[in-house]
Amino acid sequence: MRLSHYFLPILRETPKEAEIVSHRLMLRAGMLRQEASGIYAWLPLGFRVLKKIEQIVREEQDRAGAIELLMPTLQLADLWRETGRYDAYGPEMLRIKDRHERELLYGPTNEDMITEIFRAYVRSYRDLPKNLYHIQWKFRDEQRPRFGVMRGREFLMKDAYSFDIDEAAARVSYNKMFVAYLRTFARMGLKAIPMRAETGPIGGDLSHEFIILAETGESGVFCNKDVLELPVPGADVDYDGDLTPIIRQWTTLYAATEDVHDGARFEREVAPEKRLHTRGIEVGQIFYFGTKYSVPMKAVVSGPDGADHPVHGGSYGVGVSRLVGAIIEASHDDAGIIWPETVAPFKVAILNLKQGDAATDGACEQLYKALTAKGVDVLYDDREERPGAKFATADLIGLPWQVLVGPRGLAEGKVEVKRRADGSRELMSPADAIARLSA
RNA sequence: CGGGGUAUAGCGCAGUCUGGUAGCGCGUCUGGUUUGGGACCAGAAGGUCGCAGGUUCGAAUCCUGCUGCCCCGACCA
Repeated sequence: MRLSHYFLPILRETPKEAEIVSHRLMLRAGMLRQEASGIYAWLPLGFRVLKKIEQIVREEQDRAGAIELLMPTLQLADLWRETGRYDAYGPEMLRIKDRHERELLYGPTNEDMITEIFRAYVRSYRDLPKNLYHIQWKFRDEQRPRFGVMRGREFLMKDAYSFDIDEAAARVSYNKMFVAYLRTFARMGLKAIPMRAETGPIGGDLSHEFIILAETGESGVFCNKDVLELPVPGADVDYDGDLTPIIRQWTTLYAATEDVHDGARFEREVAPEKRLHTRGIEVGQIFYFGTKYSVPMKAVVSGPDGADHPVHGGSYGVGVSRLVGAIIEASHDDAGIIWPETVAPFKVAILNLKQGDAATDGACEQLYKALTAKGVDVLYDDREERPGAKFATADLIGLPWQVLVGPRGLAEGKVEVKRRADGSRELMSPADAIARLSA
C-alpha cells in the first residue's frame, strides 16, 4: 500500500478526551474515530489490526474443535423472557421496538439464543459434545464508557458456547477452551495469565479470567512470577487427549486479581522474591454454568438411559476489540505503538527519505514491488514529507520493520533495516533486505 | 447512577469576569527554497462561537432550558 493513496489520518497532537495511552495512540495513529460515547468507527489501519486479531481467535477456536456460526445482533425480547433475563438485565441492555411495536434488544451476549438454536435441532447425547461460537458486535449500555475500545459500549466479541451431557463432559469442553485461550493470547505476543474468577450463584471452581499484565491495567493483580514462564501448548496440542496436566500446571501457581486476592495465602505460598504485584487487563473469560439455561429453556437430549437430560453448558468470551487496546497497553513506548508481528496492520514500512530523488524513488519502488510480490504487507511512505516526519509517523503506527531508503545509504548500495521493537538498525543491500523481510 | 468539569476553525487553546461585529499555534492549500529525526520564507482558505429561547441598540460574553463530551466514584468483556 502506498501511503499517498491510503487513508491514514495521523494526529500530531493528542485529542484531549483520550486518557489512557492505548486510546491516545489509536487516535493519533489514525486507527479509530469516536462517533458517540463508547461507539467507534474503525479506520483502515485499526480495522486491519482488528481483523488480524479476529483471525487468530478464529484459528485457535477451530483448532480446539469449536464451530463458527453467526447470530444476529438483534434479538427478540421474548427469548430473554424465557430465562427471566429480560427483566434481570437492567439498563445496560439496549431495548428497541420495531415498527410493529415488537420488543427487541441489541444483544449483550448470546446464551439464550444459542440455547434456542441448539434445542431446535439436537436431540441425542450422541450429537454431543458441541461447541458453537461466533464473532459478533455486542452492545452494553455502560453507564460510563471510557478508555477507548477498552471499555466501549459497542464491542466485538468472540463468544463460544459448549453443550455436554453432564458436568464431567462439560469439564473436558472447558479445558479445551482453557488451552485454546493460552494459545490465542500467546500468538498475539501477550502473556495472558488465567486467574480464578468469581463464579457467582452457580458456584464451583470452573471459571477463569485471562489477564494480561500492563502497568496501565484496570485492576490490580497478584501472582507468582513463575507463572510468566510457563510453557504455552504448541500448535500440535492434542485436543482429544488428556488436557488436565496442562490445566493443572497453569492453575497451581498463585494468580489472582485484587478483588479475590488472599493476602495471607499469597505470602504463605509465594516466596518473597517471586511475588509480583502489578496491574492487568481482562481479555477473556471462560465459564461453566451447568443447566442454568437448558432447564428453563428445556434444552434436553436423550441420554443412553433413554431419559431426557438438560445439557450442561459453558460460555467462553474473548474481547476482540478490547484486545486491540490491550495489546497497545502492553506494547508501546514514548514514540508510539510497537505491534507484535502477528497482529501488525502491515509488516514493513518503507521510508523514502528523499522523495523525488531518482535514486531513492527507484530503490523504494523496487523494494516495494519485490516485497509485495512475495506476499509481505508493506506500507510505502511515498509522501512529500521530510525524513523527520516519516520517522515520526512510522514509529507512531508501530509497524515491526522499517526500511530506511536515503541517499546516504544508497551511495554504498545499502538500505537500513530498523526493528521497531528495540530500535536496532542494520545496513544491508536491498536484496538482503528483501530476503530478510520476506522470510 | 451520584459528584465535578467542559463545548470557540480539522486538532490543541485564548477571548467570557468588565457585552461593541472572533484570535493564536499546529495542520490544510498555492508558490519558492529545502531533504537522515515532526524545516524555512511569502501568500491564502477555513468558524451559524453545541442547540433553543430570553435580556439588550448590540450577545462567544449576561439569564433560562436542553443536548453532547470528559474526569472522579459505584458498576463492568
